[in-house]
Amino acid sequence: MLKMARKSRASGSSVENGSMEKQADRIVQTLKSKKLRVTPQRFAVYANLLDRTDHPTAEQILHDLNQNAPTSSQATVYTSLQALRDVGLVREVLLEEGVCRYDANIAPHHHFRCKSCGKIEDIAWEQFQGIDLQRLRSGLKVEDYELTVRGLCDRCDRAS
Amino acid sequence: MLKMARKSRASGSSVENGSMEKQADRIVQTLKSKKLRVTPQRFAVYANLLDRTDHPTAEQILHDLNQNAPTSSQATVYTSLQALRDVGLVREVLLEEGVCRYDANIAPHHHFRCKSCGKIEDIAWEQFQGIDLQRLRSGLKVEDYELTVRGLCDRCDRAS
DNA sequence: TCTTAAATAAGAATTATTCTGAGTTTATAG
DNA sequence: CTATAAACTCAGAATAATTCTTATTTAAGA
Repeated sequence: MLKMARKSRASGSSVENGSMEKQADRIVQTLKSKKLRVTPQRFAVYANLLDRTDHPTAEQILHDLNQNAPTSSQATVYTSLQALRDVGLVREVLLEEGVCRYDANIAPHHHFRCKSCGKIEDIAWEQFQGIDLQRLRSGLKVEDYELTVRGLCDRCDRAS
Repeated sequence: MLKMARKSRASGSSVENGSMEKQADRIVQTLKSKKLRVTPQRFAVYANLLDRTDHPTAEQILHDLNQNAPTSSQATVYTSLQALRDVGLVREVLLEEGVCRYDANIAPHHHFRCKSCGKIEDIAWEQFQGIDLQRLRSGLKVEDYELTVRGLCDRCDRAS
C-alpha cells in the first residue's frame, strides 16, 4: 500500500531534504543492525519518536502518523513499539496511571513530571552523580535505575 | 450489612487479640483525623494495606478482602483507595505497565522491582543521601522524587 | 523473480478503571 | 429518638488502553 517510508516522508520541511535523507538512512541502518525488518510502519513509528522529546503515548503516535493519510493501524503501532522496545531502541516511561509513554532517547537519564500540566522533561544523568548503588542491600542485582521527580514546571509555577 | 469492621475483624490470628484491637483503634483514629468516615469497607482496605508490604493492586486487595465472605465490591475498593490516596494515607506506585499498585508506607522511600519475578521491595530513603535536588535546572519546583531500581532479586539471581 | 517467515490490518477480546443511578448508612440537628 | 441530607456502597454499564486472532500482504534473501 505505502511506498517505502523514506520516500513518502520527503515532504514537510522545506529545507534540508539532503539531511533528511541521511537521517532516514541512519534509521534504516539502525533497524537493520537490530535485525528488524524495515517496514514503512515501523520506520514511521521510530522516526516519529526520534523526532520528538515529549514522550508520547501509543495513541499520540498513531494520531500523528495518520494525520494526513492513514498509514498505520493501532495494532501495528503497538507491535512496532514492542519490537523497538525489545531490541532496546526505545524505552517505556511510566509516570502516570494507565498510560505507557515512549522515549527514543535511550541514553540514561531521569524524568521530571509537572503535577499540574503533566509535561514531562528529561533530566540529565550527570545531575545525580551522588547515587551510590553499592549501598543497596546485598542480594539484589541492580541492572538499571531511574529517578522520577515530580513538581511544578516553570510555566505552572508562575501561574499558581 | 457488616457490623463495624473493628468488631468483624477480631477473629483470624489466634494470638494477641488485644493488640489487634489497639491496631484497629489506631486505624479508626487515623481515618477520623483525615476526616474520612470510617466505614467497614474503607477500614478493611486500609487495614489490609497496612498489613502487607507487597504493594498490591486494587484487584489483589479486593480478592483478599472477599476471600472468605463477600465484604466489598470492586467499585468500592477503587473509591476507597482514591479516598485514602487523596488524604495522603496511601500512595500509588507505578512500576509496571497497566496496573497501579498501592502502598500504605507513606514515609519517603524508593523501590526495587525484580525484572524476572516482578517482586517489589522497598529501599530505605537513607540509602541515597547523595541526591542533590538543588542542582536541578532552575524553574522546576520540585515537590517529591523517587528512585526506581530494576534488576534481579536474590532468589531470581540465584536461579539464573 | 520466488519464496517464505515476518509484518500488517480490522475488529473482537481482555483488562484495568471509572461512571451511573438507585438504594444504604451515618452524622447531626431538632 | 426521628428526620434529613450528605456520604457511601453496589451492580452493572461504560470507557480506555492494550492484546489477540486470523486472513492477507510484504521485505529481503536465495
